[in-house]
This record gives sequence, C-alpha cells and structure tokens, in this order.
Amino acid sequence: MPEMPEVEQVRRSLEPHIKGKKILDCQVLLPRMIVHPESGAFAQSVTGRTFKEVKRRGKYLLLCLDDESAIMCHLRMTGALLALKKGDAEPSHARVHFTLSEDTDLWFTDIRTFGVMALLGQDGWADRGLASLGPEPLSKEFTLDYLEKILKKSRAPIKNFILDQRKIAGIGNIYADESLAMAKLHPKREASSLTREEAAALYDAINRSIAQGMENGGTTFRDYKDADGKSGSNQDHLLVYNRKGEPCRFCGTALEQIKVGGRGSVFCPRCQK
DNA sequence: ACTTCTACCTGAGCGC
DNA sequence: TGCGCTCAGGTAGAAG
Repeated sequence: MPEMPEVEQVRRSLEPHIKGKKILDCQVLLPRMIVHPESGAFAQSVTGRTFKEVKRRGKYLLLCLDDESAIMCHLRMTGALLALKKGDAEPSHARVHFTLSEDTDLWFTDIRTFGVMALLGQDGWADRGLASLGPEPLSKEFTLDYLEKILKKSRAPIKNFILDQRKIAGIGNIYADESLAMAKLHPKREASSLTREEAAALYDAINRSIAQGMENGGTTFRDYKDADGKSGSNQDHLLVYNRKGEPCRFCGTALEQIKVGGRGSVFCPRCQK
C-alpha cells in the first residue's frame, strides 16, 4: 500500500536505474491504465526520450524526460515500478513495459490495476488529483499554523480529514492510523474539536510517523516493493496498524478495529480519546 | 462548499 | 479440496 514513505523509497531506488537511459520501446499491455493521452500516442511520444530524474509529489511519481515532459505514475494500492536486466523473466501482472538502453527493462506492474500512468507537459493536460494536492508532511509549507487553520474549518472525523490529499498530501491508511495513535486521538474525533495542544500533538505525530516510515524504507504487508524488488521494514515498528486484538504498546489494552469513512481503523480504546 | 458513499479490481484468508 | 464470501485500500465522481 504505497503511501508517501513507500513512494519516496520507490523514487530513490528507481532513479539510479533509469537516469540518463533512453526509452527504446514502450509496450502498453493494459491500455486503460494510461489515462492520458490515448495509449498508442503515449507509447509513441515517450519512445526516443531519455530519463532525466525521478521526482515525487505526495503519492505521485514524476519520471522526468529530456524534452521537459514527464511520465506521471500513481501506484494506488498494488502498483510497482521494477527495474530489471534485459533477459530477466517478465514479472507477474506486467501492465506497461519500457525497453531502455544499457540492457535495462522498466516494468509497471499492478495486481489490481488501479494504478495509472499519464504523460504530462506536452499538451497542457493536467491531472486533477495531482493538481489539487495540499502540502506534504516534513515540508516547509506544512506548518502547525496551517494545520490548525484547516482543522477548525472541518467537521469531518479526524481520520477522514488527514486522509484528504487536498488538505495534506501523502498520508494513507497506515500512516493515518499511526499518526492518530501517536497523538492519542480517537479516529472519529471531529477535526474542528481538537484543542491547540491536540493539534500540535497531531502535527508532530504526522511528521514523526512519516519520517519513521522513510527511515525504514517503507511498510510492506503484501504487495509493496521498491524498484529493486525489496520490501521495507516499517511494519515491524507500527503502533496499531494491522495489530487488531494485540496489546497497545503504551498500556497493554487490546487494540480495536472500527470502520471510519469506510476504512478499517485500528486504535487503542484506552489511550486514544 | 462540504462530507459521505460507491465503483473500480484481484488475491488472500476465512468458514463451511 | 473447493466454493462463496469478505476484506484490503487510493481516488474519482456521484450522491447527499
């Protein structure tokens, strides 16, 4: 489940494999995953281009090309970008295949096919999700002052609030639950009801949980892998996510799972108010 | 303008 | 062993 730390790990691991290499061929195996332009035009446009760098914004990856265009990629739940050597077996669930120079193959794989790719920067087309992202954790734009201001304006449950990419970019279900556990806030608390102290605790918790995820190379439960096919280790350090029924690391109470906005949410009924 | 719900998919895990 | 069911979760777009 790639969230900001996982996508950042993909960015870091992918860049050295493709930087400076040329796209010799592009085969789209599942056309509907290319959201813009039409898949044939996409393949034709990227062929012959050279990768300059790999950027990330929230959970979006931008594979920047030498003509100032960029391949936008969102991995959604089960997507992966894998850099393999020529001759290696085709990975399972391959959806897009880029043949690169220097005997490198770049594969976009995705079990559930929710992931998307698009070509930006050639015709003014913009991805609405990417265009509407809020500031991301650990950035200078994400300040306590900003968080307090938008918290006051929302009557949504705090869990839904921090999952809203237009408010804060990059948080998904894992880091949402972890942040709330760290800040000792119940996932159903109304956003506008947080005190100054609680908002400050949440601000620190979001930054700390995301930073910890990045230090550990991301969280792997099932499908997430970086460009080298490696798993992260942050799953060994989680407070609540995927720990339903297990003891709270602070007080020992059995963790509970409820639905908040349709998402599974694990929390400590004693610590989180 | 805001929040909430559902569709989009496949595979794993469960009970029977 | 195998069937049918539920669940997982990011986002767009519809519905409230």
